[in-house]
Amino acid sequence: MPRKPNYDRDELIERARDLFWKRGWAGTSLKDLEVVLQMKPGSFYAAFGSKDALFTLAMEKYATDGRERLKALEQEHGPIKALQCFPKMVVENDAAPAKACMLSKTLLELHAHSHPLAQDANLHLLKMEGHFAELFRQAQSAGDIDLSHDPQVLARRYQSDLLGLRVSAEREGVDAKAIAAEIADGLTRLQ
Amino acid sequence: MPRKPNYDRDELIERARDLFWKRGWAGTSLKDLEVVLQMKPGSFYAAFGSKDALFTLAMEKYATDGRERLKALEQEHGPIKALQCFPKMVVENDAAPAKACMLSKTLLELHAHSHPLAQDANLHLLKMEGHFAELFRQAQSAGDIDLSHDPQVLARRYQSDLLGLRVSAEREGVDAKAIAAEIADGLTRLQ
DNA sequence: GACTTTCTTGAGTGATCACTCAAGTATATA
DNA sequence: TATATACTTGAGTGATCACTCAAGAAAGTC
Repeated sequence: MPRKPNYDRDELIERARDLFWKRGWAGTSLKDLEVVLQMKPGSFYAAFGSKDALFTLAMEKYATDGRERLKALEQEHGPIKALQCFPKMVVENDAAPAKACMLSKTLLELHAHSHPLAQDANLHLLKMEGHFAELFRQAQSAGDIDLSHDPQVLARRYQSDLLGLRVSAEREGVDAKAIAAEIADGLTRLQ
Repeated sequence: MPRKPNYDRDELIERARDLFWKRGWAGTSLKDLEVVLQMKPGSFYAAFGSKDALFTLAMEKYATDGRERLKALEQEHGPIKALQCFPKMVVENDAAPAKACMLSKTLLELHAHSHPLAQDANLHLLKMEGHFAELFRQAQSAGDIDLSHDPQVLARRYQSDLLGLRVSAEREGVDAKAIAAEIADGLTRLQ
């Protein structure tokens, strides 16, 4: 009986993610979204409820995509190589709307306002850190990293370095690829 | 003949810096500034011209303060110790409006809009990187770092790690002091 | 084709944005 | 004390913010 929407919801969320990722929360207006999503306000609010609700969906998509890219890297090259390649891959991805991490951008923008989206971002970062820790654990089992190291400590530092790298990559005149290579190289020194 | 303003301009800029640092550019409204600076719009615009102009002044004060803190650290403990203490100092400064770097926050928020303030932020970061490089050079002269390393490469990496640390410090549930200690410890491994 | 149900449209909502300006007030010199 | 010169005040500017809603259009069932 009813009429179907004439859009692909997932694709809309991806387009919103790219816009939010690039411009941030306050930097993206509903007018911007209307243009990119080709939607009038009425349809937008019927479909997503609010700007924040769509941002939440966009951030979820961002986070799961990141985890999947890491997983794919691990299945192709194994844990230690995945950890070594990931920084380089992130920095060299010219198709991405921004070099910096959407989660850290959101956190930095909204943390001072105690905005729920900042907490969401932190949770996604925590989850990612957990995946890094798991890869470090696997790398230890494979004998690529000495057992004396705590995988969670390594993951915490790795994520911090990655966030720094991605801020640096957002800058003009900084050789981010070189920094990515140094991070990768540092992992070989963990025995 | 004229009447003098009843405020200390430098102190107003400091208060504005703290607010901008914490809340970001878009996150700080003129109403917020009116409250914190105790100024009505007319006085505000007579004194500073625009929100952006005040932000520029605030960012300059932020940058020079950072450089002075680094210099003070160097004069008290010497170059290598200064580089080792700086991350810890930044992370442990509970009086600061935010843990994250105001320059990186500004860059991430405004880079996509090609806002002049994003370029300003990048220039300040470049200048700071130069100071780091100088300290690395001095540490080499003092024999604390092997001469095989390029000071500018070390500075680039150091700043990237520092930016990552400060993003991490902004998060809940992350032991930033531990990361700061690891960064400091890493410098001892440069011979 | 009639009817039901949902989607789409786009003008319009009050709130807030950065910013202006005319009027009033305080302080210096003459 | 009179006057000139700023500084301060705060209501008001148009623009834009996220969001609403009534009306019309499309797609499914009968």
